[in-house]
Amino acid sequence: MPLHHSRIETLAGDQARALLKALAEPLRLQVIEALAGGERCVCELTAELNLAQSKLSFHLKVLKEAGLIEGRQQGRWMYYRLRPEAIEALQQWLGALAGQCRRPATPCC
Amino acid sequence: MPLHHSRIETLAGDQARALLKALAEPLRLQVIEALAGGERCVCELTAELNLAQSKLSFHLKVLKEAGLIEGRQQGRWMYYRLRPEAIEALQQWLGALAGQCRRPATPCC
DNA sequence: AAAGTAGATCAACAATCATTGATGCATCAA
DNA sequence: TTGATGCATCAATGATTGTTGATCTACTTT
Repeated sequence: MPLHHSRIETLAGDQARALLKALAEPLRLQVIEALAGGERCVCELTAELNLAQSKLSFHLKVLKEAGLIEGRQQGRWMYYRLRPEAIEALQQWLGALAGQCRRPATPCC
Repeated sequence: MPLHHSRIETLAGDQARALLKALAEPLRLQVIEALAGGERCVCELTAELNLAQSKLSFHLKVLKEAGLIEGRQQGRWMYYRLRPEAIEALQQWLGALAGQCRRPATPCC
């Protein structure tokens, strides 16, 4: 089941990892931060981040496949925006991690 | 300023990226998930995840340097636990991302 | 229809990152 | 003090990932 159709509660480890991996790259993170301010068209992003076109296109694809962004075509231009559901799902998944972790170890071996 | 000393509110993009990158690796994520249940000693982790010792050690180091886990030595053994502050900081940073992103694009070009 | 533009895709290359097996260091037991 | 154990570190190798420049497709303008 692709992330696009999953409910927030059901985010699995593998899906979380895909999101983390997509975010954990400097350029992609810049793109995400740019999109955090609202939808942008590719030509704006290219100019703003001073990127080679194919480079940006590559990273947008990675982000899209991870479910972090989505695009819409308008005439000759592509606009991309964040998918806040994805980010919220990840946030929630992180929350579940931090819950139990203060339990002390049982002495091993 | 290392993450260990920063307050939650001041998590910068670069610090967030370091956390994301450390989490975005299958084995490290398994380790994190194991530690989410509480502190564990290395020998337990090795057995549980069925890993070569040097491999686990390598990934523990990455996680520690990112500030996601911390270890304590007890006699001959090392115990590791999650640092929930790091996870909460990341959670919060994600929250800031999702806030504004629904603003529509101003038509470009 | 022709030429121009935005963006996606591809193949070759470069760089980053994980794995492996060996070695080193500290602690503990005898 | 000697031998054994737990873990960290290192150098060499292998696997993934990002970059670059070229090409392709689709849309738009004239």
